[in-house]
Amino acid sequence: MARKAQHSKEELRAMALAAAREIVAAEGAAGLSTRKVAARMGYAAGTLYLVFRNLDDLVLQLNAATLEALDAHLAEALARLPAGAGPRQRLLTLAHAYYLFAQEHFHLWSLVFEHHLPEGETMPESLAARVRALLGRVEAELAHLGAGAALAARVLWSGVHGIAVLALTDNLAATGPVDAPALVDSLVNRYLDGFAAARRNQS
Amino acid sequence: MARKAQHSKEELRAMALAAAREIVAAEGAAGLSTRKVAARMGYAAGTLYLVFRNLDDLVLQLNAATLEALDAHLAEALARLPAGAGPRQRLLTLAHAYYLFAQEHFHLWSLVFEHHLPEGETMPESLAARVRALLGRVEAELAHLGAGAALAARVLWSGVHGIAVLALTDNLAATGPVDAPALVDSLVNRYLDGFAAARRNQS
DNA sequence: ACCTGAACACCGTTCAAGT
DNA sequence: ACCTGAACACCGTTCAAGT
Repeated sequence: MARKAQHSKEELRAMALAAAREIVAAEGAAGLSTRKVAARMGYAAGTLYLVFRNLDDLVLQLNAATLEALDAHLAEALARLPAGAGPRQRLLTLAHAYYLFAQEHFHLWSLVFEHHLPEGETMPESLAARVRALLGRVEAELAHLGAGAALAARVLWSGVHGIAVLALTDNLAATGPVDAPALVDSLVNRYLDGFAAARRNQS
Repeated sequence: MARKAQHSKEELRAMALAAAREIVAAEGAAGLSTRKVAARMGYAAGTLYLVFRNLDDLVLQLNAATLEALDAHLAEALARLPAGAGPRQRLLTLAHAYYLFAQEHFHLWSLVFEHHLPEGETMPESLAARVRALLGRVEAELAHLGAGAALAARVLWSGVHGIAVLALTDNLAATGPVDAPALVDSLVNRYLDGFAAARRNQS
């Protein structure tokens, strides 16, 4: 027994990530297993360990791919905007696109934030770079705030993320249905208003 | 074999929840198993199924207890405030207390939001009531906003939750360390400023 | 009535052995 | 060199059998 399909390591890696993505999208993180990924590839489970350190490593690489897809989704949303759109409209577009991606790819998106690194371990650079790219996208739209841009970008991104988490896990629907896009609008608009007012008061 | 400790069902339930809480606090959700919970109680794993429908049911009850502890934590923080404290100071206190609880009890708090219900299933009333209580706490401090209170409460709670999620899972530290309490302050203060400004413009 | 322990169908991971 | 399949130490859940 051996030699069956003869794929390169890079091909095996891509096949495994594609299989894992399909499983998570369909069944959620709980449905993911090395045995299922291997079966879907037509290989034995042990083969995965030629390409990944372990299942955690595979998940980390899947998460990097998910963030890459999210970044592309955000870029497309911005590209659809008229050229003259101001920072506020661009930020609202980013925020709504983020929520839409989270809703559309709920299980894959959840896995990014629910996969806890082992105590003390640090995020692999491949993933950290993806996070930086997303944060940079938001920060770029806040350049007019000057020194406050870094802070504001983190607050707004966190805020939209929190709305997505709580709305999509039914933790806001305690008293009737929730209009998540309305929450996103309120957050972005009021926060920007407040930032502008605070800066006016300073000068 | 049988009859060993002779605990009532209610005692078994409490023992199991206490054991599960210790395991999750120490090892995270990934370390939780029916076999470990049972061993810590001095019972066979099968006994758990006399008291819980399954592991999911146990987790749901643990999560309700966690939200109860969170609610008590918030109440204590408010109680330490001087009697004359205004809504803004009370909201800031709630927000910081929320973040502190999330940090202190990271694994238990994570489990509340990372435990996804099976497709289509609805949250048990015991848990839904706890979520309503927390949201009600925030909403009460926003009564001065009138009709906007429900919306503002959801935005602020989501926002603080998002900051906690991203900060505590290292998803904001992409470019250096993050001062989460400063993000919380900025969110609450700027959002409230913005809300006030928007209301001024209406009238 | 209460609880057990074995059984079943799953896991992640390793590694000698086969081609 | 590449890949397998068996092995090991785990899972959640059920249920006949023992006290």
